Amino acid sequence: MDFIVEAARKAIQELYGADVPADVISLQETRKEFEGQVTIVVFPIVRYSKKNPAETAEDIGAYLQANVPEITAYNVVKGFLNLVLSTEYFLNIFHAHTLAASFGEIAPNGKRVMVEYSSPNTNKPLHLGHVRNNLLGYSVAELLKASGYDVIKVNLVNDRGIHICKSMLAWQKWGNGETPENSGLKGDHLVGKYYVIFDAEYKKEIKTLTEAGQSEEQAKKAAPLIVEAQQMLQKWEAGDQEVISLWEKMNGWVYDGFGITYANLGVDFDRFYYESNTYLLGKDNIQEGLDKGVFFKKEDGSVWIDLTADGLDEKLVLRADGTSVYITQDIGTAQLKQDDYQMDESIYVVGNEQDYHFKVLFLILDKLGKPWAKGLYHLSYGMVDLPSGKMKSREGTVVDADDLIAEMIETARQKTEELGKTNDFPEADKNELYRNIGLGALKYFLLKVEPKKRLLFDPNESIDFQGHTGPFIQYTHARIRSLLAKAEYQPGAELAGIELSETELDMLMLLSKYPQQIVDAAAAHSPAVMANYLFELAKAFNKFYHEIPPIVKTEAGPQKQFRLNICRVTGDVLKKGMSLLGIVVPERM
RNA sequence: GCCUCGGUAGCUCAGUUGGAUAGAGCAACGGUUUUCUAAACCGUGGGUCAGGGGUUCGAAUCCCUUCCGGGGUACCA
Repeated sequence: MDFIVEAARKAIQELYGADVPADVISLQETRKEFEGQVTIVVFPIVRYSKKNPAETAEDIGAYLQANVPEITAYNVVKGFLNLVLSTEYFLNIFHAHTLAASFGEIAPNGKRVMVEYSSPNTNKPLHLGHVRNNLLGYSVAELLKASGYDVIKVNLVNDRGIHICKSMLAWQKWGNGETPENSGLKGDHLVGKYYVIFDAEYKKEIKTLTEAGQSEEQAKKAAPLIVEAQQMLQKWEAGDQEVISLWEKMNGWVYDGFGITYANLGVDFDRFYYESNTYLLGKDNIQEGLDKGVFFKKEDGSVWIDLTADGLDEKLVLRADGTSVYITQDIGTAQLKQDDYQMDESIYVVGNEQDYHFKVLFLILDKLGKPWAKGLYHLSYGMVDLPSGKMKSREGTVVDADDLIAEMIETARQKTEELGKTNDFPEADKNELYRNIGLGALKYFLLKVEPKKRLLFDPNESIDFQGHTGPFIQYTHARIRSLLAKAEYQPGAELAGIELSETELDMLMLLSKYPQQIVDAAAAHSPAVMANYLFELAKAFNKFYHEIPPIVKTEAGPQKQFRLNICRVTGDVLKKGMSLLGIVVPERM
């Protein structure tokens, strides 16, 4: 639409003798209730024309109609100049761009970006909050890839620490040699079970101690179980063979379990980092910061950074005993990742509870003089809440990822069979279809919401399959594929003699927006942008589908071919767009 | 207390660099199938954009302020 901006500037130049910057010409889509497709808001121009808005709009409208062939008519409503573009203009774009095989492909931009997501703890299975993280991370990575980046997906696994030792200790004490094999339990669930047992036993001990007269705080520190877990952690850090091999065994179970969940969610990674390898990193950077005068040492030997000038607080970066805190490792790990991949940008997909942490981390790296610090971005997303509030694993109010996936697939099976649409499908196809629909509903439900907003999930209300949902878009795609097959669609197009209905024009305009939607969604780190666009497109298509006479029975000719082309491109865009959300669209459903 | 993110229809959510009478879906009610898949389409009702003030020709959008909710503010991660 740049040509309209340029033409309008020229109009102002010739009519009023003013050379205005491009941003004075504010274009927007014409609202449905008025005639035209593009609207110029004339208010900002009035100061140059020295006339009232209506007269200014009239002047410019007349000029544009006379001098720009694509503009065939105009009308003025208040301060808005609505422009009517020619049918040929839209058809030309459709033929030259939208119909091309390369439509929606964006050239590489030569930049590399890392997306770190998932980053689970290895002491319990994944829940709905992790699902949101995984889907967001995966989708943002796909969107960046599609918009021209070289993308590296990374998973930084939190595989060590006191929480891991808790599961290990409980298993050692009460496990009786239980394994995934002999219990039939998925590995991550088995380990999670012992984490819960630890917590229950620990609480009992605290209760006993407080009843014996100790304060809550004392009891929490003195309980034999926690003491033992801490000893185990020390042994782990010392490389104790027995502890290490138990740790390896149990983490192995968890990885097997996570692998299944990841495969079910359809997410993947190019590189795994493990905190057991990175937790000692960062101390060099602390020294570097001391040398540069960015950090300072207190009398007790602890190292701090003063961020009060930036509106934050003083922040500890190394304990008095010389051991690391969370941010110490993160400084070191950021350096490691940068050394490994030399990326231009690095995105951390982490919940908004860590907003402050990342603000501090990025600020520190910047103060350390890391040139790549500007490219760091915290993709902060809101928590998934239940109607009762936050999910709490200790209170058993978590929505388990594996359970939820299974339920969604089961619901998809029931709904599909009620509709009786798959009676003639082979069994294997049915199962694949139910998976795709169930996961499509789940993924779309989670991704259509703007990441930074918190998300409400009611386990008692099943996720919809109708309306603004994944299955709606999947259905639209399946219907298109079926239609193209019945019509024996062949590529090819003619420009001449085509008439455009209002809905067809809507389709052309919507379709042409697709490449820009990829870029916008990637730049905003927001799969929701893409999700909402695809819904709008599918909705418009269904309207189009209902309005036109049955294509299959229409006689051959340019108009029929034109409509089939709309179908084909819409199907392609829905398929490609949904794949950027990690959603598979079926050929039939 | 301080910092930060939210608050839009009964519910779940869109709303672009500030633009026209704030839009969808669900739920409710009514209609559409001898026509390519009715997981669809068409229609009806439903709003103090949390409240107040300000900037502007124009504010859901920007600024100030109050209220409500989430998160953070650890020598936890």
